[in-house]
Amino acid sequence: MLKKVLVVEDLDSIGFGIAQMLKQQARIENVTQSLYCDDAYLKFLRSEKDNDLFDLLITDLSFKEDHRESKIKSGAELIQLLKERQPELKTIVYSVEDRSIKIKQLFEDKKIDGYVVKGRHGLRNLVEGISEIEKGNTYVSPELSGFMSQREVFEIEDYDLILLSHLSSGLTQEQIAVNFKQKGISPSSVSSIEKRLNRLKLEFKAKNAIHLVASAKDLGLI
Amino acid sequence: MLKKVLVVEDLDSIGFGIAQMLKQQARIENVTQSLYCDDAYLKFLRSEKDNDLFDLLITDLSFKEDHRESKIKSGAELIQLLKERQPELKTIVYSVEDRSIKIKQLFEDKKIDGYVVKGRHGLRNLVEGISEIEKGNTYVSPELSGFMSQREVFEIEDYDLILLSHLSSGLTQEQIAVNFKQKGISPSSVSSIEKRLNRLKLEFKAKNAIHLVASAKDLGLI
DNA sequence: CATTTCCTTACGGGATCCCGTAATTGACCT
DNA sequence: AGGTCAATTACGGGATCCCGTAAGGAAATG
Repeated sequence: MLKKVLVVEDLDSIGFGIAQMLKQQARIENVTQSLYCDDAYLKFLRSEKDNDLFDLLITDLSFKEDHRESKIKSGAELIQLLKERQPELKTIVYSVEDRSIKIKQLFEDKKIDGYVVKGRHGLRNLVEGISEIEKGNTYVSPELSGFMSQREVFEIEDYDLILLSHLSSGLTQEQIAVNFKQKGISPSSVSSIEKRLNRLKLEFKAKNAIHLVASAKDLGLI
Repeated sequence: MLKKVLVVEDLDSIGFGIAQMLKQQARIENVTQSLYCDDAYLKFLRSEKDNDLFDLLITDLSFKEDHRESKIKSGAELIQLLKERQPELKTIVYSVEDRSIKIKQLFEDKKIDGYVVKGRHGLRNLVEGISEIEKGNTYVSPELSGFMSQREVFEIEDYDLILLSHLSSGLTQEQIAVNFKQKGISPSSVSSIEKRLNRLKLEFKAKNAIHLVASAKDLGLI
């Protein structure tokens, strides 16, 4: 039975909605909210000290930067840190991210127990997920459960995103190649970069690089 | 006094959070939620029919597409439609969009009454905004109020916007020149187009055309 | 009318992109 | 070793962009 829950989410409207829903629908009274990952970490440390550990972590992945300087920048990092200290902590990620590659990585690398996509029925799915996890199962939102099993159709990898964002900040393909070599990102030759851009242009039906970057921006990829 | 409120937001966690907050903090009992703009429009028509109009509309700007086909794609369109039928309807936009140009346009073109940025204190600001609007004032989130007053430095003409948007949709300078000649837009030679692009690149400190278009998109110009 | 000034257009050369082909590498299997 | 396959890299030619210079034309000025 999950009794004590930590909710980490920068948009207060969402955090508040989750907390209210947990109390009303999942009969969970003990809900702690954090707007920052760093703050969540402190609250976690406090729970260790008080010997009153959390049963469940619900966290977003990305957090807006603001005036406060933050050490922990993403939900993934937070999960990493907390699981190092309390490996059996149940974890649900609640995010708009819906690329199955990303989500698979979280299950594999971070050993999360559930993934719920923020969407029209995110809250309902979240409640479902909690009850599955109480039974000892894992959970993914229904809109994804189909994709999770099938191997990648066409997925945009981090490599593509880095490439696109370098392009969008004005680097030439030559400069990107140099940059990749420095950072040890492979493939790094101009030729391979061109080839990858071609694939992306095909995929997005873009007429040229400008069009490609513009489309990527419209889609919110970069 | 605002008594009857329509909340339009595709993420149920946010919509639910708003509704709960309105009931608890703003003592507004009559809150209607919609996950789709089309659905919101129907509920609005119903309110006309029942002669029980809404006092306040709170809406997001962007909505995820899903299996349901939708006629109204954005919050801006929804506002347009509702205000045509009920011009005095108070309106607050609640979105992650934080580019002041975009927001100014909403105040000018759509005559909205308030703009609240989804953020760490979005809900708190929303409650503040409602109370300001009840007093007959307009409202913008504090993180933006500084930027809203300052005038845009560099004037960008319609010509530039058309040029940039053609570029962003993948036309070559050659094709744009042809297009301009057809439409009777002057200057229309490739040479002049290049020159104008140079000015823009200087202005935006862009290294090349890709960078320029990406920046323009970031600023919300196109 | 002559001159100046500004705007538009024209042209050319070098950089970069675009796209196809071919060579090189490396992993895996027999 | 040899062979196959996929991924990476290399190269070349044509298109497009980039940037400077200069010619042409219209309006403004004296």
